[in-house]
Amino acid sequence: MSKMRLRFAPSPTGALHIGGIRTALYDYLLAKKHGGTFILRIEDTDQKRYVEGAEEYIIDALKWCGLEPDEGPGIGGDYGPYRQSERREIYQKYIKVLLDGGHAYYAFDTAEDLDAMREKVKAEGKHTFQYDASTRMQMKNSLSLPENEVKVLLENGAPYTIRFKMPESQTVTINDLIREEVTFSTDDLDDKVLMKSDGLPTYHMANVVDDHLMEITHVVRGVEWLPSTGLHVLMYRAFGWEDTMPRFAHLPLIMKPSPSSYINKKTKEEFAEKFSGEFLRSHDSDFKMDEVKKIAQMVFNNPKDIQSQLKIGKKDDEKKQAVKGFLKDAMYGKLSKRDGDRLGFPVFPLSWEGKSEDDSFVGFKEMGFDPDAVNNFLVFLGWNPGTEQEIFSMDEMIDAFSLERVGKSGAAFDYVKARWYNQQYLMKKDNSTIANELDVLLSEKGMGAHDDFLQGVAGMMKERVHFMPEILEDGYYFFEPVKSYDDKTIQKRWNPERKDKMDALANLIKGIPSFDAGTIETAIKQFMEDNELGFGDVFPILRLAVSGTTQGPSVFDIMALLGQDEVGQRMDTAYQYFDEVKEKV
RNA sequence: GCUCCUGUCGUCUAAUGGCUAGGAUAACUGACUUUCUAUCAGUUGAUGCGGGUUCAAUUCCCGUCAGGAGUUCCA
Repeated sequence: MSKMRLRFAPSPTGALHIGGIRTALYDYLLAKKHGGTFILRIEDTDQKRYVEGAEEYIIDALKWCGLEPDEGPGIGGDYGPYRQSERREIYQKYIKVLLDGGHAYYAFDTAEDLDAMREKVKAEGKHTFQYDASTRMQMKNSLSLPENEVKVLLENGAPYTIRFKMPESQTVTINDLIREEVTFSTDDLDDKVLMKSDGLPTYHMANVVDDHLMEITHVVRGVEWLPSTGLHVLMYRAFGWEDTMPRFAHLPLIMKPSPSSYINKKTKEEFAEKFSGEFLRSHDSDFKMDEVKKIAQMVFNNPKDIQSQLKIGKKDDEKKQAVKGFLKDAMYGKLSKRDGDRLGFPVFPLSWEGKSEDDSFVGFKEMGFDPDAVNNFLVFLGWNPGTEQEIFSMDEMIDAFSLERVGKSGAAFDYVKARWYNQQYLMKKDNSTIANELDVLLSEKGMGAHDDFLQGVAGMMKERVHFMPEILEDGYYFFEPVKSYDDKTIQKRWNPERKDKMDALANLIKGIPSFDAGTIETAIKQFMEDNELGFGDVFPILRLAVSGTTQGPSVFDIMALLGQDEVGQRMDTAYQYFDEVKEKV
């Protein structure tokens, strides 16, 4: 078999969704595993949806994930150009092949004509209008119109599209690498537009031509393409390319998190509020917050039974139906860019600044995710190695990956698991590596610290957080004075009657000759024994004095790292504050 | 509506015509910790439903239900 060639072919219509990254990852893994080529192709045939900066975003995102293409725009390769908008002439040339072979025809129906036709058919109570063998002769095209009329239309520059002439009563069987045999009847397929009136091809045309010309051996894409694969196969056949047609592999979709994973007794109010607000923003009719919220509350009332609550009942009025329909769309189905905002997790690899706030998103990178962790998380969304190994380096993934082990059913995006992966990668990192990254984050805030100190912080904090930036948030007290103390604990633990003893303890700490964690611990424990103080009397106070919170790493480690002078100062400041708090009551 | 795809713990999934359906995550409990984490140990929890084939079905077949995707001069 010739060298494996796989392409990742996104559309530059905005930020690249995490599902796209997974597809790219699978393409990359497969290519690398078999010594093949990973190609990036930009499918920018829809100028209406083209978004400035999206192509750069795609390239940057792939780069961040470590999925760098071997061929692509700006990279080069022998099969360029890799931007479909730059391949116009190629498609023009190949559409002629189909036209000449009688596999395609000119259609002069305007978009308005088609809309009207759809309306009409719908009004007649039939389902959807389909442009196919049963209807094409009633439409305005080169099959239904007399030859001379077609000629005149073309000469006069009448706008036209070119449609595929779907054959009648054939079955098309595709052999999907993931789904095995899938069969379609051409009677269910329609005459798809191949060339638009602007002279640019639709996805189907560009895709088949480019995959053939670029000698793509394997097409890995989402299942949303499965229904049109029948058409694609017929096109390869019409072109006479069937013997070099790529193998297809249709990936399961990444789905929204299951509502049961985030709606519970505690959160149902919050989500009722949130979803209602969103509903109102997208429906500028006469809905009132109260009534919308009431419906949402009713639906969320039994978190285990949301799905059946969302079914439209016969008694439901129009408003109720609208709200239920909205909720269903918002809570079920494939993962969408909106879900990130709704549920508080990233859906894009990198942050994206769109024209509006609605079109701006925080990325995995900016949330503090490690790209290796993201890849590891993503590879498991739809694939598994069949072993019990959970953590995979890129090389291990390349080695272990195979399409045979890709599942068929959609996988729900699980943010909790994504966090777990990130923590695993964080804990695995060297303290010195983390220190370097912390240093960067600190300097962004105009702060800094010595490497040894940062390594110490890294060692103490890395297993207590899920993301690198959290080290600086949760452990801010390593870098600046305590900002706030946990007053509740002060109330409970600060006993003014024991003031002398606590002063003595502070003095003891200030006077410890060798200020390392072990010595500090021994000294304090000795002091507690001598003064008949329990753990509960001393440790919470020390923690509070040093860090303001009762949570965190060993208090002795914190002290040793901060140093004797700093700890002494913090104790003085804290004691003073503790007294004030106590007096207030 | 029509076409296609898919149904295993809450979630991601493994496995098999036959031992107690395995792992991970989450939840809960315990141990270790002054605390939070991490770690270790443990607990709870699944084959959508109905029928058929079979000595035996989660696995094969049929039906049904549910979910998803497609049905654009979008990709």
